[in-house]
Amino acid sequence: MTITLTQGAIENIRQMTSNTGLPRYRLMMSDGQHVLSSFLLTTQLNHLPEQNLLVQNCICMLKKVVTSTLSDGRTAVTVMDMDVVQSAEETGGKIGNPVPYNKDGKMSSPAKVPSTSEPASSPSAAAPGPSYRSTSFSKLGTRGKAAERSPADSPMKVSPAKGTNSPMKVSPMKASPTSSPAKVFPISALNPYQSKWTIRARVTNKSNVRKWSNSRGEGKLFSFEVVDESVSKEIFFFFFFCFMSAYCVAHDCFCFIHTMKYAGQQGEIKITAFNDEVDKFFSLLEQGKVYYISKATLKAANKQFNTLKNDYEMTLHTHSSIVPCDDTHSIPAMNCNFVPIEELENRDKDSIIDVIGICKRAEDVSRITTKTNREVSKRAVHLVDTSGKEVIATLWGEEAEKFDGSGQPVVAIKGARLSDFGGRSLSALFSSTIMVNPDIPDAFRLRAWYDREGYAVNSQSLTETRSSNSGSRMNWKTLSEIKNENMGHGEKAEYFSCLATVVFMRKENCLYQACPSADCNKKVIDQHNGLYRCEKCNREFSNFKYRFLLSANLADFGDNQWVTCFQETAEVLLGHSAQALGQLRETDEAAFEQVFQNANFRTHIFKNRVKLETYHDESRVKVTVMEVLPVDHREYSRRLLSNIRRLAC
DNA sequence: CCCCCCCC
Repeated sequence: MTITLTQGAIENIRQMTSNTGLPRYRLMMSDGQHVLSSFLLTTQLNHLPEQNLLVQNCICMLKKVVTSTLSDGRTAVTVMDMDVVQSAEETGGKIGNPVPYNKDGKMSSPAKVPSTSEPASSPSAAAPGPSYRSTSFSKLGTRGKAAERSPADSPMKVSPAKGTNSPMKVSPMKASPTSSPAKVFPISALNPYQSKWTIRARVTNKSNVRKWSNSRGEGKLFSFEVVDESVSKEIFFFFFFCFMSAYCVAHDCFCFIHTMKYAGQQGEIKITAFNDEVDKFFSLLEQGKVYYISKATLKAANKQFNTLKNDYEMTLHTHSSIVPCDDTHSIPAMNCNFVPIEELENRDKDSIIDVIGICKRAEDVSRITTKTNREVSKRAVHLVDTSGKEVIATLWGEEAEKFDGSGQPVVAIKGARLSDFGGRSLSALFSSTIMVNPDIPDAFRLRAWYDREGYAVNSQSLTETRSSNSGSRMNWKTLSEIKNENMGHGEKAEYFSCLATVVFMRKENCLYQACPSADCNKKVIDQHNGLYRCEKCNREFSNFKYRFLLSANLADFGDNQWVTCFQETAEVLLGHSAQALGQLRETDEAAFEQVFQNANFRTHIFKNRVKLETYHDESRVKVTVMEVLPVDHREYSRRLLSNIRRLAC
């Protein structure tokens, strides 16, 4: 295998000691033209030199690096991730005759080296030369381009070789006289290994001040979230490698500005202030405003409580700085990714989503007591969107109290939690941001739709409530749960709903001859003289009416259950009236059979009553079908999945 | 350094 270098072959490795007590390895790396000694290996990669994988003259691919400017102005490159792509033996010694890279050694040709004032609209547009265009991130290291150039082509004016026999004696890099102490960084580039940064970001959500008290102490805190126009780390590193790899590693802050302009993606991060910082910053920060923020501590985000798209979160400390910024036009308002209401049917329970809709109806605020005996206000709002679907979202506390639903405003909720209560519903969290009539295109579109036609749409709610479901809430059960939970064994009958398939019907006794009087359905006794006697009415009739009493066996994926269907429910299952089917039985046996064939293996939603009944010392659970409802495939899949998940737990 | 996210 022939390898051309971008970076880099190891020229030299030196062990130092980090303040954690672990050895810290410093590498001198060469791209064949230049050497730079200030590569530091993150301690997580210590196994590489310690297992003699990373040795002098091996060739590496740097996959993740962080540069920082030291107090003396030098630039250090911390290697976070690297692969050794070729051993020292295979390489067989030093490649080329590299000279120390010196930052003061003139970053020449502005046409070749990206300047921070030029926007880069696409990777190729910003690429320093044609030879870079096809370079992809994954191929770098084995197929890099920089080392293919002869020194004469080099865009840099190289300072005369010196000290190449003694690789550690690289001339120190001095701080550029024009460099500011900290440049504006995109949020996506922040990490715990960099401390000299400033972000410029908009506050999208700000909590109240909260007090805590636990075994570790007590105090107060608040947190807020900010958004900026950032790029993903992948894009950042792609640029880093494309432009900077071989020759301008030491050029501080390199391509952040380019990558920002290129990608235009948003970055977000959660920031927490404790105690003194609460006093210092709480009143300064206003939701929606933009600030310069610097000198805060980065730490790994606790994903349990932080749903933002960032691996890190921030804590303010004594030296943290927050300064309002008036130049806000480039900072996005909010990082929302609205999910159409219709789409909520297909999302997982407990997922955190952003939603926008017209508040068709806002219920009154009410006070409830939680399981932990706290009192809290709540208010349900009914949101609809152009999909014609509706969902109920619950607002809590102050948000519930101050909410004004008059005039059917557009309501956007960033970071609501999807619940399966009533099918699908939403609940605002402490971390949710609720916006009424936000100044965004989605809101204008919805307003226009609703005022023109949406108001007349009979929206279908994804949330079943008592009011939307004629007084009986769906108490979903699987058939095995009916047995396992001993449903109906108590004093009172219990009710449940299930999704099940008819697998058998007893056609023999499905019809009975009932009293023909209007409100009496009592079975009559055939006197075999053309007359039928009703014991209840104490009368004989010359006729009777057919009524259903159908025994059916229902099955779902886990169990089956015998149920009884009376008149109306059996008519739905069989698709015929009792009278019609009774006549059919008398006139056309084959057609009668066919009715059962057609009705078998059909899936419905069954709403049932269950009660333990005792006859002659023998008890058995009797399930009576109260209502048969049609089921669409989406509903079917959703119930099936949620049942499977529940059983899997 | 917190971490409450609720109710039917």
